[in-house]
Amino acid sequence: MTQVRVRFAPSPTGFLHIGGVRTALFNWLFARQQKGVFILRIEDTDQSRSTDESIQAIIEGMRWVGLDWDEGPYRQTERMDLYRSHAMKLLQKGEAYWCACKAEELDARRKEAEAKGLSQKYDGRCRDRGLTNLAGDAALRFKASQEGETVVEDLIKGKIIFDNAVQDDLIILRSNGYPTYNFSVVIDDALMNITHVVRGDDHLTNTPRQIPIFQALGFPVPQFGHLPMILGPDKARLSKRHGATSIMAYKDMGYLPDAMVNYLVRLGWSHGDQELFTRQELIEEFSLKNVQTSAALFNPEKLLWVNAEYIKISLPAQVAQALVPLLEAAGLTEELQAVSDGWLAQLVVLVKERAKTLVEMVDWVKPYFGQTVTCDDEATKKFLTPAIAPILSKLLTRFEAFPAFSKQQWEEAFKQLVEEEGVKMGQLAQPVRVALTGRTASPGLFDVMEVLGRDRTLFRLRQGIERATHT
RNA sequence: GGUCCCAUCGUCUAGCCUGGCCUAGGACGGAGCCCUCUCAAGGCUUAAACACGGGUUCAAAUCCCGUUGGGACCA
Repeated sequence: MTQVRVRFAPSPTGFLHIGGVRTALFNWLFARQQKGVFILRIEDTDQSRSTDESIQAIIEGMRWVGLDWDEGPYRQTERMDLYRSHAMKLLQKGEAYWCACKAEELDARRKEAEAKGLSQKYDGRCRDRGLTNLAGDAALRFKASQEGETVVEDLIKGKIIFDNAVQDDLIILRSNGYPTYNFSVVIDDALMNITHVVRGDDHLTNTPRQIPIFQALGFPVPQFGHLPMILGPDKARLSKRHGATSIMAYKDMGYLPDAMVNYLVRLGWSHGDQELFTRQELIEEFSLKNVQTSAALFNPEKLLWVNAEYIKISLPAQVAQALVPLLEAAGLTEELQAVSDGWLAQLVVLVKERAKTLVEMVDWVKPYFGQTVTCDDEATKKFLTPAIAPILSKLLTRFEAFPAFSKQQWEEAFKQLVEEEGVKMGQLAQPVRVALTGRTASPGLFDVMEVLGRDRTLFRLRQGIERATHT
């Protein structure tokens, strides 16, 4: 059994796209499961659109989602000699020919054919002319067989039959000497010994163009698997106008990389009714056979749910770690110096089932830094009233009597006071909540007190009483 | 225009290959109830789909043909 070798081959023409990540992920999972090799190849032959920043963005994105590669990144621009030499080999074998037709001529002839209702493919004018490229401005075309059919046993879609008679004589080297996409891909896949080409649906019709080139060069033909596309909510191909499509944008929006992977893998793949998978489970259970044949719509709401689940099930210390850069970005660098990792993790536990993203979590967590807290005006007006001030004072006195904080003791004392005063729990809890957190919504009151500690709890309570008296 | 792909709740999907267990299951989102110091989380309940038309068969979401509708590629 030969070792599985797969690749992810993005073009560096922008950031790393969500759809690209999923393609990479499926390849990666397949490789890891088969104990194969996962290769990263940068298809940068289109020099007008390729940039080094994009290559960096791809690498950064891949690292963030934890898709590590075993070989590469290879760059096609460093392999130009290979494409040219193999093109010459085809020429020598009579499998390719120089074509001197100019773009304008081709255009005109195509339009003419269209008007007559004929096929619009290349008319084969130079096919048997035996031209040389002395002027250096001819393009090299592959002589595609016009007989029989090309059969693709697609790993995902099943058997697909293409009639060779409709295949065009593809240009493989442009007149400027650059290889075309379909040609460089074949040469790379062949030379890198790729065993399984797993790529997007959009390449399906490229497959019967590529297979004959493998064959003409005497290379073994890899197996193919075509993944369904990811569409935007309007069923159009996922693009900028659907909002964020860059993988790193999701990092900035507070998504966890494992959540992204889990969401993306379920877009087009399933394993019974299971929704959440560990990486290990994915590697074990992944199968191209269970990949969907139809396109999927990207659904931000489900992604949000998956992320919320990951925030809940991840180790608090890990979530805390991922949260730190966002806290710093929110201007809490100084406050962070004063707290321990353990305390931060404790804080995460308090808010982890309230925040669906790390960005939301930053907001939840803000009130627990610093000595004082800024109070929401409306909350103050509504709950920190003169009427409640006396009861708050009594509560403060009772709390002060305790030399240390104890959740059970303080809660008991609180409830006792509520009973004595004949008020409802909420009537006292809300004012205290506003005093301690500045807001009307927070985790459980006594959890809040615990994370604040005795001194800050008492301090903020006094401040609250102050505010209540002066409203 | 040519070639190819696709079609189960609004969305992701199970089931389809190997027809009967499907009065079509799960999840997100929606609605309602419960829990409750607030907000969440959680629990329970609920609405919601086999694109359409033929055929094959005792029986079709499942097999075959067609139609329609989406999409991709080439140009």
